Amino acid sequence: MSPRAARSSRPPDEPLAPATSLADRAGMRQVADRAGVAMSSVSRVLSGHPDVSEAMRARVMAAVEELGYEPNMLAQMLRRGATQTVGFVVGDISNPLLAQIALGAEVALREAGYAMLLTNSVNEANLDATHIRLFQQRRVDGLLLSVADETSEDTIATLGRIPKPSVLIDRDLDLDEPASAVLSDHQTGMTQAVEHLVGLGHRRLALVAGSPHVRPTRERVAAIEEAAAAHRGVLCQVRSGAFTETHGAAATRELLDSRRPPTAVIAGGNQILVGVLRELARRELRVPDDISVVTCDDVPLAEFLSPALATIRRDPYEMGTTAAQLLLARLGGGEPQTVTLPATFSAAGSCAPPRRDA
Amino acid sequence: MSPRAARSSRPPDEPLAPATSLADRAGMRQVADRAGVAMSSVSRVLSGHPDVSEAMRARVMAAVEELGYEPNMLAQMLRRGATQTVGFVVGDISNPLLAQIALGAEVALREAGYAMLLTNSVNEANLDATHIRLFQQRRVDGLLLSVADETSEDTIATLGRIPKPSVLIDRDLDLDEPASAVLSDHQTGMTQAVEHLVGLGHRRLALVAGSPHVRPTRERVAAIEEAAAAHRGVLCQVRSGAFTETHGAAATRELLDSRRPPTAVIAGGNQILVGVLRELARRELRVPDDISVVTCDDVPLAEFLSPALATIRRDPYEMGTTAAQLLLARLGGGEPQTVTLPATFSAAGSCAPPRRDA
DNA sequence: CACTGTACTGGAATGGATTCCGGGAGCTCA
DNA sequence: TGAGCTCCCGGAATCCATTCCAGTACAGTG
Repeated sequence: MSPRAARSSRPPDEPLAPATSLADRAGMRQVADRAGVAMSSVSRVLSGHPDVSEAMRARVMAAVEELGYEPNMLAQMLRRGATQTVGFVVGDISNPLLAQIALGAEVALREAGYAMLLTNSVNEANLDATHIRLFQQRRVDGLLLSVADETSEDTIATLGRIPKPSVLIDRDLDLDEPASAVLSDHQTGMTQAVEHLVGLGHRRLALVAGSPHVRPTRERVAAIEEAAAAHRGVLCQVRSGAFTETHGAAATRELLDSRRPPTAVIAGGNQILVGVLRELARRELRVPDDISVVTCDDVPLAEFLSPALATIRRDPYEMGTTAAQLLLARLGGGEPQTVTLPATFSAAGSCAPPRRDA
Repeated sequence: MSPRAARSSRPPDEPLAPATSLADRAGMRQVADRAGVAMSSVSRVLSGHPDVSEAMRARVMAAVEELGYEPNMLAQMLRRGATQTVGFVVGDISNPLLAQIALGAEVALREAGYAMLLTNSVNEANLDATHIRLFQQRRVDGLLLSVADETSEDTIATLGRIPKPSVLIDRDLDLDEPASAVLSDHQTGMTQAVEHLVGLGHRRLALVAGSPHVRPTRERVAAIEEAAAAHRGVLCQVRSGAFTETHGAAATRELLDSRRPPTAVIAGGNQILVGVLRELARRELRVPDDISVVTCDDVPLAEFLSPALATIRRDPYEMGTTAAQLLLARLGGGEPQTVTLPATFSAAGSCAPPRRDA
């Protein structure tokens, strides 16, 4: 410590354990006293303000070191009006797709100094709005939204009342203020799948889709219908419902019991896939001999199923990082943007020509 | 409004849009002014303090309604010293097991009024400590910990310096202050698996385990060795390593190339399983004819693999809710507790008697 | 009537840090 | 030597709600 330190109005007498490991943490006040300067000076040093002499910086840093001072983020948040926190409203983090998105987003946000709050709406539309309000109360700086129902008036109204930037993740809400969005090009992926199936000779396709209140379902439905219509004699049936195993199984049952059952079925989600496969197994139908199967979005072991599962795939981790980047851009003052990421079909053994007698 | 309202020092003149949807939110100060009372009274009404007259309550509530006032949680947090927030340090949320735990924990915490911050250590031990410090700075009320490395000095020291309650999730850290913990009874599950395999005739078992720096691995290794030792002539090889596909594949390769290759292999984690299966597929080994396979922890499609995968299973969602409950108990002033939840083996087609010539 | 409660209520300190503003010190240049 | 500047620094207001403390008014009681 320099001799000048003697100038201090309060000489550094008490040794004070460097890191007072207890709850009685030192505040900026204590630092200022110990260094014999004003709090404003401490603040300036710590925030890298230019109007600070080298001597001052040294004195303050020494005091900070000695006291093991760490700024109270709550006070900073209150004063600055920014929390360096973003909220992620997700339907269900246990869905691998969303978990990957969350991972990508969290990593990118953290590197930029933001923390991520997470809530699961458990696919209940009314919880979406509740959680958005909850985040608002906690004064998050921005939102990442993968809401369960785009049409919920409550959600839309609540969102409209929030002046914070938000990024929609494969969702399409009718908001007054435009929001950023990361979308998937379901159209292309689905079209490729249909072309592949039709190429194999299929004429009766089915899509067991999730809720029509979210963009992926609508896009997939629109895409399969359009793609089917492009071929003479190709029919397609669509069964929308919940993103659940139950719906997957029930819809499959209906389809197979219908007058002209499909020879190929596309599952519109992880849970749905489980339902579809379960129903097929129950009827002892073999894939792909009796029926071809395609699924949307990767599942961990899909490659080891025999036959391997054909998949309309996208990169959820990248969706997450992209969403984070869009949000950071807006937090930095940028304009809302929309980014569309690819979804592509990869063929596999679960697709084969239909049975002759089908 | 009652006639007495005329007493107000500042009559409610300006209509003021009920919900000023902009950023210029009304504070408690405005509410107090409009109601013609002191801020302390507003606070009392809002916090349900008993010393409040009916008239006062009505006046204040009216003003609150008119201004669309919502308390600023940041100010509350600062003043109260509690953030109603808990931090969850997780290795990798994209791991289905952890995602389920997170889901269970988040739902339970939210119902109790807590929000959950999430960070992914991406299985890097040094990030664990960093994230714990990060949460400390954000003044979380408690921590949920599924750290990547229990032996990290940095992690232990950092944790020791934090006076906040924490709950270990299937981890066993050497802390000064005892912490609550939710553990899995790997011992039982693993023993059951070994008994089953031995019963089928297997004499050479292998465990492709994850990092020995986390409890699940250590417990599983200890259990398999003990269970094997209980039978004459039953050998078991263990290959610990990272929780990655790469390690899974590499370890499997080593095992199969060894002098006396195992006739049954147990994969100690989701990623490891993928590596194991990939290596088996590469060698065109058939399950269970050429080799039996067991995995730890459920994976979504495991039931549809053919043959279906035998699994040492536990209920991750319940682990999450239990962890949340333990934390809430501590936040409510209770003592640290340890809860052990079951892990049980379910047999399936992937296990069969070994080949004669093995 | 004086006294003790009781039931509320207002004022001010508090929790920590940020930031605007004013002013002193020292230097330059006329 | 004095005006004008730059460079730094301290003081005080501010962010917003909580809570302790003191005090008022009114009812009840001896």
